[in-house]
Amino acid sequence: MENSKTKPRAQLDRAAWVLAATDLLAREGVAGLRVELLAKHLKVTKGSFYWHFKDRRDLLQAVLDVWKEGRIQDIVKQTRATPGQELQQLHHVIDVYSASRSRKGMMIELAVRDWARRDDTAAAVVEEVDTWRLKCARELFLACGIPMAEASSRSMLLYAYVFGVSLMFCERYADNLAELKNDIAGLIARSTDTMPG
Amino acid sequence: MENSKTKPRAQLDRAAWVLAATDLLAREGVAGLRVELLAKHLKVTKGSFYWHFKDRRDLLQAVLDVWKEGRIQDIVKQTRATPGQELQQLHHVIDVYSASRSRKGMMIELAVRDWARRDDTAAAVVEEVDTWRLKCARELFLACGIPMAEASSRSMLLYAYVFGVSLMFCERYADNLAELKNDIAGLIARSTDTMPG
DNA sequence: CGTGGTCCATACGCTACCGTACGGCCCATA
DNA sequence: TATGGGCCGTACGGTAGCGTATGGACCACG
Repeated sequence: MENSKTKPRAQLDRAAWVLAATDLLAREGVAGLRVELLAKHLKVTKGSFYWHFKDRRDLLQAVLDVWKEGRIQDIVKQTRATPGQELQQLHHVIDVYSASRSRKGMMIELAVRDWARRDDTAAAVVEEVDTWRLKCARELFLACGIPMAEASSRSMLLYAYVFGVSLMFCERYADNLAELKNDIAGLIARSTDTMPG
Repeated sequence: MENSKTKPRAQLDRAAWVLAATDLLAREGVAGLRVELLAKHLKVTKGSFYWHFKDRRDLLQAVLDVWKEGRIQDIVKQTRATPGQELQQLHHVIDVYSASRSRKGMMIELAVRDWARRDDTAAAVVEEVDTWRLKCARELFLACGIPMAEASSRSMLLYAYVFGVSLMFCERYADNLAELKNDIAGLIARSTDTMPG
């Protein structure tokens, strides 16, 4: 029988380690992403870890690579050109990052960015991801009829906002948080949907 | 002779420790703010540290308190009502936080905010500081004739932007970064200075 | 049945860090 | 000069983490 699904000894591979590591990274940050702690969390010892990875740096690099690919694929998928829907796509991008639509994803995002402040390798990855996202957002703004310079400015504002707002504890500042965030989204994408005056 | 200035044995007090600790916090983050490392940086041993502080938590709390008071005093000073200058004050606030006008201050800010993501005490401090800053910015917008709801939205957008942009590596995205940031500032404070259409 | 390869456990040395105990130096004051 | 307190150095035990060495369990395959 091909019981290759029931209990193939439940062995861990690199992907499983990276997955768990990313989870731990989101909760504890890079400094808290320690080998033995991660192993304990996976119900194994570090003997397993050092079989799959050369050292801790090897794991961190793998986490970084997987994160990078995932983020790039995500943004190109979310902003794939669907003529006439560009404005809704912009609001969708803002909504996806904002709020707790993907709390875990944002925790990872913030952990990686904090990591990147003191690690050049992480910084390069963040820069590459940002480049893709800014490019995709800019094209959406352009499709909405916004001129080039302003499209760049708004794209930067958009991402700076979604990351910055996740650093604040805005759950306690407004009773109607959803409405406030919707207003902000309107400010960022304004004059594409609402005509002033 | 009262040579109380030349070399009063150069003894350290709590304030000196907190100052150096804040500096280390900016460079290494909370996790990197370690007692023995800090002592070595101050050319003393931890024997001195444990004289001035009960333990590491005591130091961290002191760092937090000093930072909180400083930020609150700063924001009230920068936004003190000067009728007719509110718009310029808003741009000034954006400019002060943005860019490398105060790189070290922003490094501290980001370190504290990352710290606050996993520590309730730090989170409470950040929340209190944010409350002051949002309140001050909102009043400036109100003085510019912006209605209440939008003043709140813009204030939130303003601070989310300045923190978020410092998480990005925007030095490499635009050749004319100053102009881009100026455009963004215009987007945030728009219709108070430029009339659409 | 033996053998080699895959995956993991155990044990070890090393370093960094925390907090404490204790002793010593310097200075003021009686 | 003695003495006590403020400030710091030294030494210690304890924990946590990294990376290595080594052995063992398990499976595939000859």
